Amino acid sequence: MTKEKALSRRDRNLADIRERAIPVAERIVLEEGLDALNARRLAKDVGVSVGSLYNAFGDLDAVVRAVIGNSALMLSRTLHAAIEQPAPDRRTRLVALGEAYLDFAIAEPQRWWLLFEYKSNQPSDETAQEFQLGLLEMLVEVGGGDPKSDQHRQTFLLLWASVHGLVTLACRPTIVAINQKVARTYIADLVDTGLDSFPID
Amino acid sequence: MTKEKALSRRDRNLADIRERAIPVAERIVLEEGLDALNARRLAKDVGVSVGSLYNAFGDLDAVVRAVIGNSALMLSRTLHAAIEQPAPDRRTRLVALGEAYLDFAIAEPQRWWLLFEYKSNQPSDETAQEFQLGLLEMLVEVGGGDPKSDQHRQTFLLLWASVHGLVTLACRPTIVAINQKVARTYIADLVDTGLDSFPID
DNA sequence: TACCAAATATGAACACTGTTCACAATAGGA
DNA sequence: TCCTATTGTGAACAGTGTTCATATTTGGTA
Repeated sequence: MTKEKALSRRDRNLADIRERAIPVAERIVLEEGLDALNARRLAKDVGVSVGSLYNAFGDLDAVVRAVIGNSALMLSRTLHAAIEQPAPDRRTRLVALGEAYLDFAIAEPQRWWLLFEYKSNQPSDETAQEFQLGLLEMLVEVGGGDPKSDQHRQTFLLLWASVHGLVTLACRPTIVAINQKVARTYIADLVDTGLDSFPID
Repeated sequence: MTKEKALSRRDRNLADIRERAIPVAERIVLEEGLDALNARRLAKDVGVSVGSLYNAFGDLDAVVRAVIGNSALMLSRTLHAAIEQPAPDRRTRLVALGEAYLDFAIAEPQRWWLLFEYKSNQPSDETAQEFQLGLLEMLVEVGGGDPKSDQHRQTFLLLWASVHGLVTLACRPTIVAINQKVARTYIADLVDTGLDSFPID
């Protein structure tokens, strides 16, 4: 009993620090960029010592992963909302999904960058992997494919990759200014391409 | 005269160090990853002091940019070779270009990563920007578009983005193992999509 | 309430970065 | 042969992430 209580107390306190630290870290990352986030700065802003931070998170990468987790949840909800509307056909739903993808990237460029560009210290980050798998599942489901069929998953993976490439480029104003409306149109074209190469239909 | 000679000597020596350091840095990056490259290690391997390295390059980022420059040249040559063959039609040429893009990424994943994933300290890296603009020019030319037309550039930019997204995903074995043959087929589909939405033709 | 063992908080210290700069070595012309 | 300017050197600086001996606090127990 003693051990259990002690453990529960430990968990509660560690959870408290996590709950307080994650929003602070999120604010720093979104407002000042990932480079502005470091252990001492975060500890000071949260009001704890660096040691406590490490007790709660293990390492700084875990803090970033937590922030990324929030962003993943936001994108996931946005996409689910986009396909919850009365859906005429799967093509329309897929296009809506792709456009929501683009809209999120444009509205939340920092979160987008974190989600897809940040390299975690953990080579196989379970959160990111689950999230990306979730996107694929959603895509296969909306597209009317069989989630168990490797061929279907393969096809939608390629569709997703092409849309993702488009969105990624649209978010980088470095090379050539990309026309947002043209990009939206092209998403529909990519969906058509994906559906055309979709073996079932 | 004195000043000129002094300058030429300086240039020659700095150039010498650069010539020796870049291959060493390249070897480290390709064999052990970018994280294995640091000033002291590189200086030791080259046989100079860290100070001399900084005299020659300014900062470590410049060393990485030099390595990236090599890789950009390699990819550029590969792509030019892919479209130098007798070309029946522009679709075939575009597909060949896309497939060469994919082949390079699969054959040289480290260089591919450096080219498109590395974030330089210089926000607007002229080398990378020129390189990416060069790719776009090549694409527009092969596709029979007008390099001066913003609309044509826009269309081929989107085509490039979708193919790039595909190739990028094909290089990451993290999520779902992607079938290389399917990816090649899909590249042809993406080219068709791009050509369909190509206003001229 | 007073005590104490276990859990937690702390920040100085360590190892490692990129980068600088006072100084030593070295050059090449007078 | 000197002498000045150019170049090479690595100790030192500022900044990382991370650890760990130590101090503090906690909550059950006597």
